[in-house]
Amino acid sequence: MTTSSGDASSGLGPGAPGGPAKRATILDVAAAAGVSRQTVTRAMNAMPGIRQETRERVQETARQLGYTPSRFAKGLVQGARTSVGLAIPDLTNPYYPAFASSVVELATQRGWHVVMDDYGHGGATGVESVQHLAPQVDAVIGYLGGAADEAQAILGRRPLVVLDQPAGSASGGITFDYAHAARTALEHLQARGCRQLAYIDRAGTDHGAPEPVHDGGPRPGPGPVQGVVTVRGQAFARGAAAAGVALAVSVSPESAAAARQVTRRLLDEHPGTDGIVVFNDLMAAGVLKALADSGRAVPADCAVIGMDGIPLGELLTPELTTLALDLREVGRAAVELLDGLLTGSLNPAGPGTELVLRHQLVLRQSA
Amino acid sequence: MTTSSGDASSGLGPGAPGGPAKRATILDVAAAAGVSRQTVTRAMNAMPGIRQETRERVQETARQLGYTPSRFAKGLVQGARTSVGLAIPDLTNPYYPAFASSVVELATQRGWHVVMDDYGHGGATGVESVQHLAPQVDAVIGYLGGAADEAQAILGRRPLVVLDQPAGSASGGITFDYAHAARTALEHLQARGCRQLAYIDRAGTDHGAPEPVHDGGPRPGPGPVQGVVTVRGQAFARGAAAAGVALAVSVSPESAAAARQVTRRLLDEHPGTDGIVVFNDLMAAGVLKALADSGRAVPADCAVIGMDGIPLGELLTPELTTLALDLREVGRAAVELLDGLLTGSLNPAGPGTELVLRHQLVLRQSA
DNA sequence: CTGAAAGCGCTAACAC
DNA sequence: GTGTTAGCGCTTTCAG
Repeated sequence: MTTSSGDASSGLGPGAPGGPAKRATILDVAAAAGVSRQTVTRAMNAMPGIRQETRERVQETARQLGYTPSRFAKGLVQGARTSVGLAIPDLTNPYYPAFASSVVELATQRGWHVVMDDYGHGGATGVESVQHLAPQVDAVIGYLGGAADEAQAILGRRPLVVLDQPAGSASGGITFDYAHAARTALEHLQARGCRQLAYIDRAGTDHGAPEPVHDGGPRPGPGPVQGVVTVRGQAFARGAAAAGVALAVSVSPESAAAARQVTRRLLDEHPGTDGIVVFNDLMAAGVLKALADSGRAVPADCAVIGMDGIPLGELLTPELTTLALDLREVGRAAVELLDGLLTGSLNPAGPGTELVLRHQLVLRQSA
Repeated sequence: MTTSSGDASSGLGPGAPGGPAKRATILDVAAAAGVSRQTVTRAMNAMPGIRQETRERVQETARQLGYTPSRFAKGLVQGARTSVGLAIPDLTNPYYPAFASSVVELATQRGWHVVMDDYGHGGATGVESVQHLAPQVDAVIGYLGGAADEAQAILGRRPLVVLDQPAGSASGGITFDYAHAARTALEHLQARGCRQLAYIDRAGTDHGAPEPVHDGGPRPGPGPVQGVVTVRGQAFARGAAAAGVALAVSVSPESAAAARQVTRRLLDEHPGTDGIVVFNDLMAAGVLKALADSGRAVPADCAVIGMDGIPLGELLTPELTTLALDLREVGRAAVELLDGLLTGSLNPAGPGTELVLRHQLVLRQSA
């Protein structure tokens, strides 16, 4: 009666334990309840035109059979809800969940589903993440760290909104005005009277494989490194040059513990350092620790400015002065951009699809 | 606030800019390339039995048309990848992303997709989250905060793994041995010589609607409160009673800032408090702040023990002693449980589907 | 190597 | 009220 099945597992009753029973279809329910499949549909979807009694009987039958409508069949015939992929390098870095939270909230408001891929842990890249997401989603928002073109190619006509990297051929992009951020931080530090400034950058190219930097250079460790790779790092290097101030640049893996170590070495080599800007707040937490380790008072002996503006900063001691992004705003910008792309009010890579957001200096205790 | 485009975008042709073109189907590509739809399938999926030249021509045509295979049609015919829903109350609380990160990683390893729902922000409940997720997933893992039965009913035969709550009729569940945690913490504090202990609980029932505890009451704040609502709170109350020690219980909304305030009041009313256990690490951060505000040294004047073991604890000053859960382990447990349920090696609500995990006291500086 | 059939499970139209 | 007829877009047979 049902589909011809040669498999051994198919002859089992629906309640048979020991294996995930082959999913019941709408026809199974219809047969069991002695009605047509259409009636089952009406009963399951609370549609009108069906007697209450029939409805309940069908629902009961469905429950017993463990019937669940196939989301594929349903989607196929109804043109289902849009689902957007969210590619995130590392949920473990508080910056990203703060952003993701905002995206999920706003997407949910629009009735979208969010398929999350935290691709960093397996050592995957942004492109691989998009590849993984692609068959399942109608659009992607992501911190891909380069390769926007390749990602857009995978997605075809489906919108892609990339963050913190050049949009390239992506449908839309959100970047941050690091030149402005650098200027703001550097000026503030100078106004405070800081004279020996340092910047701690993140190792590895932006979100790419976190390969350590140097190309065979003799000095992999701290100290003024030429090979600043991140966009942020470059902005700070340029900003310092423009302002005519020296800036000792160190490079550290993206974690508080690593930043703490790197800062220790930095302080050994440049004991007079009295102002440090850090790649992000998480690493700044490590910097604060290192400063405390060395017996320095913050900000009296050395001021510290982080970047991101995550809630963590307020919990540190001293509380962290930081170049803050309103992460909920960033999420909103990304979702609204995508919304425009999806509804057609915005053209892919057209005007209005590249937003530039600015950091705001939030003064707390550390600088 | 930008998206109020009038509905002027509907009648446009497929190539017309300004509207999301009606999606090209496989037949469009076949027609345009002058082949049959089967050949298109072969070209798109890198299947054998097609000439290289034909393949490239078809792929090019597809690219031009912006053709993307419908994931529904594909899923319908192929029985696509399993996708699991992840219901999370609040990504903003560092506990959850740490857990989510682990789940996403392990799910991805298995080729699963993860649909994330961060349901807390909209003021939704766990059940609503499951309702939202249900049409899109084959299983759910979640911190639902009660109503496991209702959620399981929505899911039908699809597996549901609930965390930190009684499994009820859910397919599987992971709970934590709070009695053990309470005993451990209380013993440690007593061994340190703490005599006036306090516990700060989270306001509201477990993950239910985070109803604020009473606004107009004369004494919303600290003081020994009878109405301990959370499972953790009860465990601590019982543990203290069993050990014959007094425990001042306060209740605070789940944030560092709120905990800071509540702690201030607690210290006003019980100035001799010399040991505090806190509902979670995030709130413990606020407690630490309050203690510093009051000029107390930690742990000399008052010891503090948090709960969760999130990385944040190490960044605080002093570093937080905590009842730690290995969040990656919790994630692994949840995913493996689900895997067993999905493959049929485990029976829903059968033996082995209810795990109890224990906290481990991680001694750092605060106690 | 390529094409023509036959469904996958469901719901939107229409009959009855 | 309920059943019947068509497809949704795709991949699997199976023929040419």
